[in-house]
Amino acid sequence: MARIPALGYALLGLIQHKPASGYDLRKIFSSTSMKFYSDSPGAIYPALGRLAEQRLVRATIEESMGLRRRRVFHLTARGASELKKWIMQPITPDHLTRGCDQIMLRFAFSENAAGRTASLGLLKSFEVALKAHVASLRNEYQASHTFMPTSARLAFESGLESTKHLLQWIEYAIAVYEKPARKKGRVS
Amino acid sequence: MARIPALGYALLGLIQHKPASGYDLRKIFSSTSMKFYSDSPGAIYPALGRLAEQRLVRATIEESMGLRRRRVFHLTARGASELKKWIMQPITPDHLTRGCDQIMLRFAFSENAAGRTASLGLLKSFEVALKAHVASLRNEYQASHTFMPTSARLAFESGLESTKHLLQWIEYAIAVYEKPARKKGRVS
DNA sequence: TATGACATGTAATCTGTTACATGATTAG
DNA sequence: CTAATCATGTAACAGATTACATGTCATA
Repeated sequence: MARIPALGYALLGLIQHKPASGYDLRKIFSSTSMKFYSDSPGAIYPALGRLAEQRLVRATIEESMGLRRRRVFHLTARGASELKKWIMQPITPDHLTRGCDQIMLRFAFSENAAGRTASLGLLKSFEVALKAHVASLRNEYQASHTFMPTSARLAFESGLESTKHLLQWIEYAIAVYEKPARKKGRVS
Repeated sequence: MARIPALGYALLGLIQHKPASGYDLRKIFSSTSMKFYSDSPGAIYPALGRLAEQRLVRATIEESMGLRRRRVFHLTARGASELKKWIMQPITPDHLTRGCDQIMLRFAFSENAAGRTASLGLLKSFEVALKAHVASLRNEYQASHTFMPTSARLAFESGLESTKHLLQWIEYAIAVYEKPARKKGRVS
């Protein structure tokens, strides 16, 4: 039903975290580590418009102080449900091919948008998919590493290593979620 | 002078490695770990056309066997020079914000397209830029980690860790390039 | 004779980039 | 008075996605 590009989900996730204006969202993209999304008004305002057309967000106008009007967007029930659907999709090999940034974003939003159980489920699904991916990378490496120039081989090794490290991080993150809630810094 | 999108450089690098047809290039994108580039004909053929218009590649038609004609592209001198220019650009903080994939691709191509010295220079430039980036990530983490939901915090930690691991890989890669050439498997 | 691999392309559509335009308020 | 920050938008353009169209050859 709803087709939403990557930027749309990033916006939905941020708006779910806290209602925000286009300007607020631009600031987030330009000033935090979410810089891989464009902070240009030509990307954000049309994207918000599309989300509003699809009834995934709704704007409330703030005329409050003398400043120019702000349109503050908040999620609708439909928006929350689409966001949750996106986050909870099981991870297929296909999701891995274009990098893990989207998956990490889904995970980052998961706890607020879908709850701890969903976060844990996402991690487990991620782990399964990544293990298969590492195996296929290893195969490809075995098959081709002797024919590659040094720089290409090193670059490949970097990809393989970083995937293995990511797998370690997943195990750690799963452990965090599987331990019953416990206050930070507490001595057991 | 020449404005070339990311896909264009990927094509240039692959063609430099070995002259190839659009079909060959599609197969590389669909069957190797370079899957983050689209293998769709609607992306590749127009992109090759643009490169040809800019005189960065030239096609030679192969009618050889009874099969449908193949247009095999090879780099022109201009193409080789643009590729080299792209690879040797010093890495700015700006290059880091949208992920390291482009930089890794530049590095992978660097040895063939620009020589070992360029590969080493690229690594050093990458190292400087990444160190600054790690520092700014750490600052952001310090400033915000206590206010984040667990999943967001874990995702942030993953990004920070992976950047630190990348830095370790760079040190290793620099060591490989700084050691005088030596045959693989040789005992010192 | 039908399917699948080889091989190249186009058209409609969507999205993002770049650059411009507007307008209010605050700080120097 | 000027620049910076807050705040929203549009228009032209380039590029990617998706789906379709075409055609050859080998093999089952």
